[in-house]
Amino acid sequence: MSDAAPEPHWLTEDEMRAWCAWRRIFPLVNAEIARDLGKDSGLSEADYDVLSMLSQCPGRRRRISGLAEHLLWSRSRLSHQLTRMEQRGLVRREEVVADGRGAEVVLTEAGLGTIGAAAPAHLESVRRHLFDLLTPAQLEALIQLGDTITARRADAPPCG
Amino acid sequence: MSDAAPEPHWLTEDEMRAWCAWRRIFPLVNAEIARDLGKDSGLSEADYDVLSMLSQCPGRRRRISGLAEHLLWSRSRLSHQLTRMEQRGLVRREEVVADGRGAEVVLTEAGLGTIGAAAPAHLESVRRHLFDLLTPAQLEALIQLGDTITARRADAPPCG
DNA sequence: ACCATGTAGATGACATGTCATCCACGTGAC
DNA sequence: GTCACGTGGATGACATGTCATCTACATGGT
Repeated sequence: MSDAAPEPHWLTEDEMRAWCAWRRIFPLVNAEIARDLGKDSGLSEADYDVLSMLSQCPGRRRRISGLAEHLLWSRSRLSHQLTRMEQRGLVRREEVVADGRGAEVVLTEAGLGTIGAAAPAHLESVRRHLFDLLTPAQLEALIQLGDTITARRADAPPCG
Repeated sequence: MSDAAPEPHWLTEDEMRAWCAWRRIFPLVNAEIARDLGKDSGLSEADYDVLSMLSQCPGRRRRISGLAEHLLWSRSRLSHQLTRMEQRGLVRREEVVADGRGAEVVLTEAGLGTIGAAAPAHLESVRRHLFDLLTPAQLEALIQLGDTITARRADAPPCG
């Protein structure tokens, strides 16, 4: 048969390089930061995200599904994660009176202490593996990339 | 005690925004692309990466640890991945005569057909979820970010 | 030849994420 | 009231990744 398949719309040279950058740099940098975090504080990035979010919430508590949305996680993922963190005493679940279905997560004292102790080294690690490498223009470019890509999503939650 | 802990070196406003962008956009875009890929072709991104690499190798075969390095994967991860892919008939392992320890992966005919069938839709998906959103300047910025961040790594393998 | 050490790869236990499903409760039409 | 349906959350089965470990072979010093 005369292979009528249309030639796929290949990537340009630049797009190919950008694609490779995209696929490489995030896992690379994140793996380094995650390794530091685990070594310094015994926390995973997921742990840190949850603790960090909660520590900034009024009352250091939040509705579970609100937290999931904010983190862009599935409810299932968060539920599993909270179960593990609860077993380590970092957070606690509490029922909510207003809505018999709902529940909140609360940061425990231990959890608060943990995130407080972990933050400085983590910040330093983020600087060392990412921001120290970037020029101000590149920092700005990264922000713009973020804005552009999240712009489609009407409900993109704020930073946190 | 008089809390002599030095105030951690917090992120600036811009750095915070850049950090949020960093943490959000990659998982976000990749999840979309991965979902498309799975739906269109029944492949995971890991599957696609391996098939894509192999299809570009001379003889469509490669030493396993060379492939792992190139993908920036651990040998263990690749070994598990190849086991699964071998069970699906996408690749085949072969012993290597020159080195009794080593082994090669070979892309099977089925694997070649699979990657060929998957590529067009995948390319289209990558365009739709990423490149169509970016201006030429942003594309360039992404390339530069990649160069900057991988520059430290002397042995950063080429694109692929 | 012999032994210590290094490299290639496989493997098993375990951590984490996904999906489908389940249960309990809320909400609105009737 | 009650019945259908939506929502919040938990859970179990399963896919994938990590680390530690194991085997087999290679290599270099003696």
